[in-house]
Order: sequence, then C-alpha cells, then structure tokens
Amino acid sequence: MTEDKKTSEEPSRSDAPRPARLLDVARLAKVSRATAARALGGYGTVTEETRERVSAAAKTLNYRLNEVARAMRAGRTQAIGVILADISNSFFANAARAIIDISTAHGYQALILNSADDPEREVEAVRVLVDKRVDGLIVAPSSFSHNAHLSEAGALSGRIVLFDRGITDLKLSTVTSDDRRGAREAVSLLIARGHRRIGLLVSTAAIEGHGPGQPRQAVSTVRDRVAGARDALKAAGLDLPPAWLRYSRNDVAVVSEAALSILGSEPRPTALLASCEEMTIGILAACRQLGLAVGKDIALISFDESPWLGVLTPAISVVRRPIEAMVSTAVGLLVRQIEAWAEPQSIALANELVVRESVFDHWD
Amino acid sequence: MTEDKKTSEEPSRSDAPRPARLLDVARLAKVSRATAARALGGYGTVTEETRERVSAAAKTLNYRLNEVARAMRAGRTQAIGVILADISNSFFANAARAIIDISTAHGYQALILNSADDPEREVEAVRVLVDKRVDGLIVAPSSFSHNAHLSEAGALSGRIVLFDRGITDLKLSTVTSDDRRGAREAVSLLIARGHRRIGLLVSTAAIEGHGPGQPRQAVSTVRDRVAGARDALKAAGLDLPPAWLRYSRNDVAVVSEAALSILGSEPRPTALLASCEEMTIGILAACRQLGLAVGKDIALISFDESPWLGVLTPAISVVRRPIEAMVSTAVGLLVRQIEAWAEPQSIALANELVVRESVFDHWD
DNA sequence: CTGAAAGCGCTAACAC
DNA sequence: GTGTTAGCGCTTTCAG
Repeated sequence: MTEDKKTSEEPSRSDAPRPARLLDVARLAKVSRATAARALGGYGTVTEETRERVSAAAKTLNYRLNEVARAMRAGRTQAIGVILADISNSFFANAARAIIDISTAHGYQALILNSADDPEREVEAVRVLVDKRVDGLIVAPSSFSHNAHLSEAGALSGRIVLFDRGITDLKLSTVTSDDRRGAREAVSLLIARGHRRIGLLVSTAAIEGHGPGQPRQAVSTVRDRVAGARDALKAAGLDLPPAWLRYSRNDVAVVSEAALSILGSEPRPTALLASCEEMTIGILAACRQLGLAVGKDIALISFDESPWLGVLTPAISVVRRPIEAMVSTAVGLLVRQIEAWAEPQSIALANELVVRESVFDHWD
Repeated sequence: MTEDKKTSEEPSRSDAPRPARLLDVARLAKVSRATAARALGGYGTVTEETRERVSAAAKTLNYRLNEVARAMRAGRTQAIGVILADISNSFFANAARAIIDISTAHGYQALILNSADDPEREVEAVRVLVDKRVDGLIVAPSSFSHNAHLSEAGALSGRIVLFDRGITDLKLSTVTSDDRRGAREAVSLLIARGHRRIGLLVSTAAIEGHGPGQPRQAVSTVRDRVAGARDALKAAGLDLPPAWLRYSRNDVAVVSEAALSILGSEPRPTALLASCEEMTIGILAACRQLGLAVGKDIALISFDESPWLGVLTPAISVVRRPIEAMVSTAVGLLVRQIEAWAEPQSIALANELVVRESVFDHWD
C-alpha cells in the first residue's frame, strides 16, 4: 500500500483545499489506486465490500474525477469544437443555442468560437480547437474558397462537419438547408400572386457596404438563394435588373441604405425577398422611412423564422429554415464519425414556406 | 539524447497520423525535450542556432502544443464555465454570444451550458464544469434559494461570478442591471403621460402556466422589476389589482394567454410593462387577436432591446439593458479573481429608458 | 480479487 | 546552454 510518496501538506494560497485525487480516496479506503479506479469506474472485478468502502471514502473526500487527466490518458476530450461564421447574425445565434443543448445531450461539450466571417480568424479558431484536442469540428465556413485549413486539419481528418454552408471541392460532411429551392419557391409564389417586379436583398460579409454584383467570396447560401430566385424569375420570363438586387453587409445602417436604394429605384419592385432576419429589419426600416406599407405597397418574404415575425401587422411570410434539425443532423453525423468511423455525407434539409399577410396579390 | 523508448510505428486505424509530440520535435532537432520546450516556449536560455533548429523541426512535423497536457501540468485550463438559466430566452442568447467573443478576447475559452431554469440541471452543470477543471464560473442562477452547490463549489471558491441574477445571502461577485430602477422609471413615465391603469406581464420559470401571485422561487430580476413598478405606482397613489399582474412561464402559448387575460380584464389597463422580449411578443399577439392597437389603445414598454422593436409601427419603447457591458464586466471580474485573487464585488449597471412611439398620452 | 508500475505529453527544478 | 528526471491524475496491462 505504500506506493507513491505522500503529498506535501502545505496549504495552498487559496482558502479552498485542492480537490481530492484518486490516490486520496485509495488511501482512505486502504486500497490501491487501481482498485479504487475499478470500484469507482464500475469495471473490472471488486468485492462488494471494497466497492462500498471506496465509495464511502470518495463521498467523504468529496472526490470528483479529474476530466483533464482522463482526457489526457484517453486521448479523447468529449468535446467538439464549433466555429460559427457570424454569431451576431440571428441564424447563428439560434444555431449556437441548439448546439449547446444538442451536443450536451450527446455527451459532448461544445466549444464555440466565432470567426466573425473573417477567414483569418477562422484559421486561428481551427488551430485553437485542434490544440485543445477536440474530438471533432463543426464549421460554418466564412469563405467559399479560402479553406486549406479545413482539408489539412491534420488529426481531425474525417471528423469535420460543415454547417450551413457547403464547399463543393472538399469531401467533408455537410449539412445545409435547400436554399436554392427555398428561394425558388418563395419567388414563384410572388410571381403566382401577380408580382412582376421582384427585388432581392442579400446579406454577405464578402462585401464592403452594398452593391449589385455578387462578391467572389460569397458563400454557398448566398449563391444558392440568388440562383434560386433567378431560377423562378427565368421560368416566368422575368428580369432581375441590378437596381433591384442588393448584396449588403450585415450591418443595420448599411442594410437600411441598401433597402432604401432598392425601394428608391424607378420603377420600384412590388415585392422583395430578404435573405435573413436582419435584411428584413432593414427593409422595414426603409419602408417606414419612405412611408410604404408592407403587405400593401410591398410584398415581403424573409428567410429565417423568428417569433416576432408572426405577430406583426401584417405578419411577415418566411422561408423557415429547420435550424434545430440542421444542428441535430450535424451533431449526429459528427458523433457518428467520431465514434464509428462513419463516412462523410452531405445532407440538405428542406425548408418550409410559411405564407403570411406580407404577401398579397398584385395584378397590374 | 537517448531518453525514452521509441514509440511504436503501427499506423493508427485512421488515415491521419497521430499528431507530433514535443518528443518528436526534440528528436528531429537532436536536442532534449527540455531544450525543445524552452526553444518553443521562448523562456529559459537557448542558443539562437538551436532555437532555429527546433523551430524548423516543429514546422516540419507540423507540431502543435497539446493543450490538454499543458492544462494537466499547469493545473489551469484557460477555460471558464458558463451556466445560463434559459438560453431559449433572447436575453441569454444575446449574452451567450457576447460571452463567446469577450472571453475569447481575454484568452479564455467559454464552456457554455444551459440549465433551462431547472435547479437540478444547474447543479449537474456545475459538477460537469468543475470536473472539467474550468478556471472559473459564470452562473445565471435558476433559483433564488436553491443554491448550496454554489457556495460549496469546492475548488472554485472565489472564482464564481453571478450573472444577471443576484443571491443576497451568498457573498459572490454579482453583475446585474439595476432593474428595480429600470422598472420604476418605465412606470413613472407611463404615469407622467397620464396612464392610471398599468399592467405587468412578467416572465418566470418558477410557475406553471400563469397567475397573479409571485412564485416563491422567483429570481431577483423578477422580484426587482415588480418591486420597481410598485414603487412608482405607490408614489403616485395608484393600485395594482391582481387582474393586471401576470407572472407567466416563458412559452409562446402561455404568454399569449396571460396577455389576453390581462387585456381581457374590466376595466382594462391602458398601459403595459413587459419583462422581456418574449412577453412583448405575447402582448402583440394578444393585441392582434383583440383588435387593439399598440401605441393607441395600449401603451407598451418592454425590457430588453432588440433590433426589430425599433422598426415596428409603432416602434416599441424599451428599458435597454446593457448586455455587452454586463458580460464584459462579469468576465473581467472573473478573470481578475482568477488571476489576481481579487475580492468578490457586486455591480449593478444602469439601464437606459428608450422612449418610442408605443408610449402615448392618456388623459381621462 | 487486488497491487505495482508504466505512461499519456508536458514543464520545471536541478544537475552538469 | 543543455540534459535528466520527477511528476500532474488517471487508466490499464501484467503479476501475484
């Protein structure tokens, strides 16, 4: 029993006694560390009597397993790293809360970092999380092309899931929503209701201010939504003049300006598609300023559901993205890849078009 | 140089080679681990030449420090645990994103957990985070009284900061906003504008459904806001009949019902104070249903700012709580307690009353 | 059924 | 200036 030398008794500077270790429990129970570990861990074979003695000792000393040591020993941290593109965007904020709950339910701790849509910060975030030895990574990439750090993320190969935004030339698991289709259906509805002049306000970090041209770095969600809208317009033989299309940085002031610019064009669109909650807010602000009534002068459909949208007068129609399901799928996929060496796969979940009062008939 | 036995060369099942260790770097650079550590860590003394050799070796092997091992050795994880009372509440969702950014800026990783306002889950969350050996804890407690786990959080004593909600009989650092005053000012404004019948809709997890009686477990924010409102009413000699006061669970359906119940009372209040964004949404839903116009039939002030509130017609007035500053203060305080053994202190930050169109004059 | 001992990857006190 | 060595707290052969 006289293994290990006894620890120094000098009190730490803090008034709190350092937590008990397994060794302390073993000593008190008069067994070896191995036995104590077996008793507490519920594996191996221990007499019922010793088990109880050890449990009692553990309780007495208020013993708690040191997860850092366990992680070190096991080579697994039971943590997944999460890098969100822009946590100030409500979509990612909502994703964050779902991730916290769902990864906890899977027995993993989520370490969430924000890249603020800056590729440099994203690279750094990957580094930090890899250094922390997370067991896997969920990334909403900030750039379509700048992604070497993902393919080469060394030890994590095969344990990365792309979230919300796809990168076609990387064979990584990817969970998205089918936004091309979502946008197509939304615009098709507007067309079916008689609208002929339809504008688009699209959020992207890949631009300074706002403008009509698609930025090179635009991520897949941006591309898909615009493509989907164009699909629908084209099918109806309609045009999308630059004046009615605005890519905008996701910043209140800029968005309002972008919205004003679309709504100030001549002729003005009778309907708008907004790519996220923040774009909708900008449009509402612009309408207020111009004295235009949504649901009367301007039809509006927004991406992303939010509780307040349904209680406005008029209530705002949305393309509801299945955030919970997306997160749940992403975490599930990742956990399977971590624990069962599963193959990467890509999944695009369906959106739901929720029609409310902001869409009205408009026949010239 | 021939310390340690060489590691087995068997390839791991994964195609990814296990990451290089300090020992590998040392070998390649033909120095000892200690020297390699010194060279890489930039402490101690090493020749410029060896330093470069080691750096080169590290780069070649793509060496990254194992933070788990470092944490184990150092006894510090550079992580802070965060337990939020209800992350589905927009206030805490906003706090979460601020915490992620701000703790990163302080060089700490935030481990965020959600107690869903359940004391049991909160106790469990503390346990999990203590086991992970976080360096400190930020907690938005779910209960006013059920808090033994906080006072006795063993090794963490002196490194806990209460966030948003205070617990008077625990001498822990606490960061709150001055909600009693916030509510008082809001109600005073309504009174000054001529309102005499003022209702309150207050969110609390400590109740099933909704009702007029304050739950025992109600946390400090709930108590303070109601107390502040009562202060103002009392000063004006006004009454708060039970029919105009509703404590409600933070659930869309329940909130709407609670709002309907207040607005359905006879006589009906001419003004309402809502304790958070979700309460405001419930009130808007109820008003829609009853055909009442906010800003005309019903004056409204809400706690918590949110971008959409300002673009409604009418724009909603709010008691703006300084979320960023609160988080920043809490993290700063905690870091100081971790790194400099600072004393606990309590700070209540001022709210700002933002008056918008939802408040109107009402003289009988 | 239980104990001794090795070692996860790192750092730091102590030699040389 | 550089190397040796002893752990941090845990798990897990391998003996007994």
